[in-house]
Amino acid sequence: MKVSQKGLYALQSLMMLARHREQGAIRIRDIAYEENLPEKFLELILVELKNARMVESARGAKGGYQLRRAPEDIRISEIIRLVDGPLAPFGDAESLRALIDRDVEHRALYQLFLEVRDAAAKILDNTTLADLIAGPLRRGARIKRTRKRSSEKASELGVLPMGMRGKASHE
Amino acid sequence: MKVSQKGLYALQSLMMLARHREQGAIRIRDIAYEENLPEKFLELILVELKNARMVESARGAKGGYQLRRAPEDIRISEIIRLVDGPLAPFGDAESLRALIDRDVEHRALYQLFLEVRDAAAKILDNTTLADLIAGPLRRGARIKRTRKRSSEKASELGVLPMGMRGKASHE
DNA sequence: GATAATACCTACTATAGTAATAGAGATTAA
DNA sequence: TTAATCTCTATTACTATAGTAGGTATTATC
Repeated sequence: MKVSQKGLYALQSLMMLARHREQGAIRIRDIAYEENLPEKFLELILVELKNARMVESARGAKGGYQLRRAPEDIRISEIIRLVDGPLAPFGDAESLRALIDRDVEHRALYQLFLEVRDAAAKILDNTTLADLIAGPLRRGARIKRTRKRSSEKASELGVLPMGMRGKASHE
Repeated sequence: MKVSQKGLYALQSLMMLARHREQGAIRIRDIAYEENLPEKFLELILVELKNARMVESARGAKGGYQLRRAPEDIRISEIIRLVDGPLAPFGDAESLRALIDRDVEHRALYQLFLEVRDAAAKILDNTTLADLIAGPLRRGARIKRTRKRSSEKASELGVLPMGMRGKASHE
């Protein structure tokens, strides 16, 4: 796995959106300014994140971007896979498993690659956007909290899709 | 970290040289044939490995390549760093540590990257060429053996630089 | 309904990295 | 001397990376 500059920008933008979650839609320009990112490049990244249904956008005046899910439910592994591809250092988990089965000569090598992938996946699957924007915590504590709370928290916060803002409240 | 095709070829070549260690210098053509690698591309890779003092070459007829160190002493991390750069998913360990100190806003993110790097380094530092060419072992066993024997084994085998083959024996 | 603010879309550029291939030159064992 | 090697320099084709530019569509607000 290699995280590109673009991947870094995606992660930083999403962290920013997570921090400003209560403020509704945030303009591209504000994200770019606060995170110090090239605005036009960021545009392309946000479209990609939108197509992957990780954020949603509002067009026109007062438009902008916001997260579609609670930060507790967005794993860092998901973001990296989306922007920069598989976590494995070579190929992806599936093809590595196939090679381990078929290529007897190099089995040990591919197994090693898979070990590295699994180690990365373990860390990145168990860390969410919420973990990254929280204050500093001991590593053990962070991972434990994610595992415990990641699924259950979203339902507690009354998170609604953007189209329902305002409308749902008076129906 | 990303292992390129070139990195894979390097690893496969070195595993092959490790397997044929007792046979002295091996021709590029034979490595390419046995490992099914593009010969001219392999040439360039071997020069790189030679410049890094990981293998040594003999020119002219009966020439070829061989390892300069015992397979027990060649860590996979070293090979990957050589050919494909740092193990970290973004930047390198040093610059990540610097960012963790300086960039307060993104500290948690860089710390995460460093965790991933450390996990990969732990695996790849503790696996050697010897481990990869040995028969299948349980993972725990492999790592334990490497840790125990990596340094002490080289001195037991009478490993001599290539220039000394034959000569030293009758001096 | 006009206007300004915003996201959206298409195209383009520049640079570097990847994965080779080609061929002539230098060195050495036999 | 010669054949077998490694060595060196160039070149090619393709893809990825990291942006920039500018017009188009949509929407809140007045």
